[in-house]
Amino acid sequence: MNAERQGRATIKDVAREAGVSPMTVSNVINNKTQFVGAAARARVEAAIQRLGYRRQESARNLRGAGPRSIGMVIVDESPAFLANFFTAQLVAGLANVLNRADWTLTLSGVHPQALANSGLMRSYDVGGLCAMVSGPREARAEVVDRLCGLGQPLVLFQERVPTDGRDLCLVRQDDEAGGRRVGEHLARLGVRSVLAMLPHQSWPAIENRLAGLEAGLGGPPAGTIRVDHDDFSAVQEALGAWIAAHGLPGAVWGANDQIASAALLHLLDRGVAVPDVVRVVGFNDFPAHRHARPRLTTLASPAYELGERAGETMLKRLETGRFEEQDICLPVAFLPGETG
Amino acid sequence: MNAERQGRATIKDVAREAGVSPMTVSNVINNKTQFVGAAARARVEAAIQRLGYRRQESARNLRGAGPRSIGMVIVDESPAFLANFFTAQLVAGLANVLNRADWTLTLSGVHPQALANSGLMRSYDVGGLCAMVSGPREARAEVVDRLCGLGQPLVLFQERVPTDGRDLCLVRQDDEAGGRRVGEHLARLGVRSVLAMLPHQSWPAIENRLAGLEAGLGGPPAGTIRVDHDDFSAVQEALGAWIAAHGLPGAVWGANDQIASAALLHLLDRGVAVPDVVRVVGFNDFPAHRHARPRLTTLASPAYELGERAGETMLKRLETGRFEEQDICLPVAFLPGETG
DNA sequence: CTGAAAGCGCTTACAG
DNA sequence: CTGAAAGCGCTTACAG
Repeated sequence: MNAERQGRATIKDVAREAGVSPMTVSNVINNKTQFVGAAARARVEAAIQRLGYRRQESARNLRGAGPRSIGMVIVDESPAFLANFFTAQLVAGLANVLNRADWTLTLSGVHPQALANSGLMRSYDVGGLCAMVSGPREARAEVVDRLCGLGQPLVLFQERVPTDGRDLCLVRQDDEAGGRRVGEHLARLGVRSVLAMLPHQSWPAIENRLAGLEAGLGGPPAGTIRVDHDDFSAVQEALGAWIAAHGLPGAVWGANDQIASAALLHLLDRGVAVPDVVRVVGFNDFPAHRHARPRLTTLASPAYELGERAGETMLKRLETGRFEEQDICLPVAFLPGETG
Repeated sequence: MNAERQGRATIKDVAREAGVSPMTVSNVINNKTQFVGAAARARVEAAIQRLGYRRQESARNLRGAGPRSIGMVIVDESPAFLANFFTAQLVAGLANVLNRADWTLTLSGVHPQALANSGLMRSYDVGGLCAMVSGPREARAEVVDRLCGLGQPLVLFQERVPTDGRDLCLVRQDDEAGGRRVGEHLARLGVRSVLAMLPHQSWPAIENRLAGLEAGLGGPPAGTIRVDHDDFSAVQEALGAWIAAHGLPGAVWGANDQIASAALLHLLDRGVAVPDVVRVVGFNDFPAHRHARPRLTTLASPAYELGERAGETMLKRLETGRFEEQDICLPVAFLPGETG
């Protein structure tokens, strides 16, 4: 028994202090006003103040309706699992919705290979789980199966997997429509050859953006290269190599703004006129890139809203016993800039 | 009783399945190998697998040593409380250290005015609390007092408050030394007039950076202006106005890289030679800014490490009953770029 | 409107 | 090495 718990007031202490039974205290803190007289209520509230009482959630959860916390697990190779602005916004939106409803968010980042032995697999401390999984398709599928196997309500961000008969909801942005928007935009401007630059890591969102681009262009892009999007100069070298082999494209599309920014600066460094000679378009607006000049033409991601929607749908699922919708898809907005 | 709990296997189910007593199951999952024979252990582990058993943390916490979760509360005006890269890195570092030790992170962002009525104040579900508080000095002091009043171990990020006799530990980076480094650097280069651009929101870290700058310069800067660091063009207008009134400074120092980047682009837009005519230096390296050209001269923040240190010191505190150190201060590194 | 009893799923403390 | 009993702090279900 450590010092903290020693000193902590319980419902019994409050009851004694207020001269009522523990049940009355419970009724007060649960706002069951119909069961408590005004006088008793006032005395209980005063006693709570005096003793600095805070309800112990563990005890409440044990007898009550289970843990009032939602887990958010980010499965990522990198320990800096919030370095991505998209993820950070999404987590904030989720946390805020939960907190507003008096729920809690349990956040963890886990390496794909560490998931099997993580605490999440061995212990049960949340009422539902949200997950954002990166990595190649097969690894992701394994992670998803493992999470489904937990037998808890699951919200998957930016994924497209079968939901039939599973206690599962997908929450994602419409990456395909966004890609199509880019393709149509470039096609309308008469751009003939488009170079698509994608991150090496295969992500469903990226594949969807590319599929949309092809649909919008009315055919595959002139070139598709994969780059390490975290390595600024690697992106530039890859672009340089492609241009050396194929000449300047009519447009470069970066599957995210990190790539597009790197490509843009590379073109400017070579003295290429943007957008007159080569257009540059990105994806997933990032405030830091918004400040660069010239302003990147890109698409705005509803990342924060994705988190909010996930929280709302999860809380409703916990209330009603099933997900009403199983595929929630939010639009992305075209953000015209000076580069495309 | 909802569907989830209905189906959930308990220690009793596992015991029955394995043909042992619940205590033996408890001993197995707690790795008390000295109390369990190899055969019993194997049968228990098999039963756990078969039933998909996961320990219920609420029950463990209730009888055991209390909740194995640490709260991280970010007190911020903005709902997008992880939009700041510094904060996001810090949270990731904290979460990883805790998870590695089989602890959990409970994350919340709360508006300063909403703290008093937040769930955190009414219920007890973490063993200790970490907090990052923004806002003006008086508001912050009130928040800190409130958090201290909870009677739980507290780690405060980027704060400098008295720790005497309080169950409190400060974890921060050496902003003053960083500021001094900038000042000395500019003084050594013979820069006469320095314009310091600070965010409107008063933050102890910012004040410390400014104090350090003055120490390094050997006197106050030629000018000090406050700007809304989230508003890119407001930063530029403020700089333009200052220059209109006072002429070009020898250097602009931005108290963070957001400000410095905006200032840099403003100067380049006016055709001012950087660093030949005006030098520009930032603070708190941000990967997105690292990609801009010319590369900003700035200081690298150990944000991720701050989170790690906080986690380590908190876990030790929970073990030993007191904080060994109460002021942990990590160095910032000078990152020479092309602008200063 | 108020309260005494039972129980949630574990762990602690102790007996064999 | 294994197990039966008691208890953590609440809430549920019921009696008055």
